[in-house]
Amino acid sequence: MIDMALPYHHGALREALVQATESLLAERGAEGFSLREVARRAGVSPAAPAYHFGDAAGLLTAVASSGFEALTRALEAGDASGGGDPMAALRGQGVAYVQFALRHPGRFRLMFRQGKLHAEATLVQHAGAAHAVLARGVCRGFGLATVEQLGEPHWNAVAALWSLVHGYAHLAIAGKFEPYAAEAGLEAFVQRSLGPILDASLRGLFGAPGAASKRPRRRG
Amino acid sequence: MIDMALPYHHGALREALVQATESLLAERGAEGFSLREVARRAGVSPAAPAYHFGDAAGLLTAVASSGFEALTRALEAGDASGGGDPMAALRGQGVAYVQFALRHPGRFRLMFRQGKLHAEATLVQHAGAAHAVLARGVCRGFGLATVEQLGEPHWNAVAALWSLVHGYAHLAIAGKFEPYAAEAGLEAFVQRSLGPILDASLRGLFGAPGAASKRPRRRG
DNA sequence: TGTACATCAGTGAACGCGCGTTCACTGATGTAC
DNA sequence: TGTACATCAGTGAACGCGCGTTCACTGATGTAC
Repeated sequence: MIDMALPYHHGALREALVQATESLLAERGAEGFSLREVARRAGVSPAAPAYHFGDAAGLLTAVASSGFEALTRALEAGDASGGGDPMAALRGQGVAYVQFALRHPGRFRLMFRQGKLHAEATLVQHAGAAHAVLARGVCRGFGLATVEQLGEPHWNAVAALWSLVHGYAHLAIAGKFEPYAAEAGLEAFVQRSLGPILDASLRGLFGAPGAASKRPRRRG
Repeated sequence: MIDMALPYHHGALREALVQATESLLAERGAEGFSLREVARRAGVSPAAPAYHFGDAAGLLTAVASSGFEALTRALEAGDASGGGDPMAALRGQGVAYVQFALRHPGRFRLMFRQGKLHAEATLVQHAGAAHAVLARGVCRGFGLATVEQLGEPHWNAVAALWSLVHGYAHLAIAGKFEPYAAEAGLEAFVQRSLGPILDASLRGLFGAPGAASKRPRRRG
């Protein structure tokens, strides 16, 4: 029996609201978000989100949290693309980080906008997981076995690499690199510049001049 | 003659509104900004800002614009602190950039939130001036005389340094470095880590191992 | 030095808007017997 | 297999709010003669 009317029970509204939020963030950024607009896009009453998420911050927190999960997977894939070479693995992570930000700019920004999120345990945990992927990569870069062996200079390297890709991503999203890439476009600029930049940074941080001297991979 | 009543004419309302906006941004960030709150803080009617700035974006643009002017001055001072050594000068710029962001987090974020600003000529110009200070520093780092001589690898170095300090500043403001600095506090972490990080990056970018090997300065 | 008038720099009340959240409710689904 | 009942998953109207902007206005200041 075919029922053309919308069913009273959506079935997977929670997931649909998260999706609608992500598409809204993609279109209008974190500033353009509103609970009512998300409900509208999901074809549901403005009160519905409250049932699943409590309030607006609850929904945003869920989205940010799943964003960190996705980022963690992307970083792991980037790391694996290094094929066992620690420097290539770190380069792969860096490329993956920037790509994630460029593909999901709204979500990426949201993930670092602490004021709009609840400090939930799962959010902290998923953010920590992403960070741990980088920390392990730096570990291997220094030839250390476990993260517990990381000392101050190693944490500086973590902070440096994170800062580099985070800043690069932010500036790229904000359009600040467009003057550099006027003719070829932003994507082409990123493709050409990110690899060499990461390699130079890795060289400076890990000191081994040969370690990162392999030809940088370029990934789409 | 002493008149206790507020004068009808403020006298320097334009400047006062900019000041009020900056203090509001400092307290609540760019999210917490509203035209009415700024007017309230300046002790003036909600319609007053429109006279000087047209609309909310106009006021924010003026604040961002003056922010870039202040950043330019800070970068120039940081550059001069290098005492003629190109690598020390670039390090000084980097430290100045991060310090500016840490001291004026709300304003700093606003300056890169293109969606809330008018694309006025003066804003573009002041932002360009700040960028030019860095470009000149990189110029000197490569031993080039003029910015016109900068080619792709040099612009990559500009992008890399900018990304590094921009990301570092953002992450520090967002509290992401606090785990690294649990006992000593964020300021102490920045003081200890930023210099070495900048030096490592400069080493990687400019290749000359001795060039940035001077003991990093630490500035309050 | 005085006066008329234009311009400047604000006032304050009002507008319509979209927002997040609440509330009593209801339709659908699952479960116990 | 049927029935009673609890629970789940939403509805939709209403609330009060702060917001940006407008408008006709007015008080202060500057200028011409």
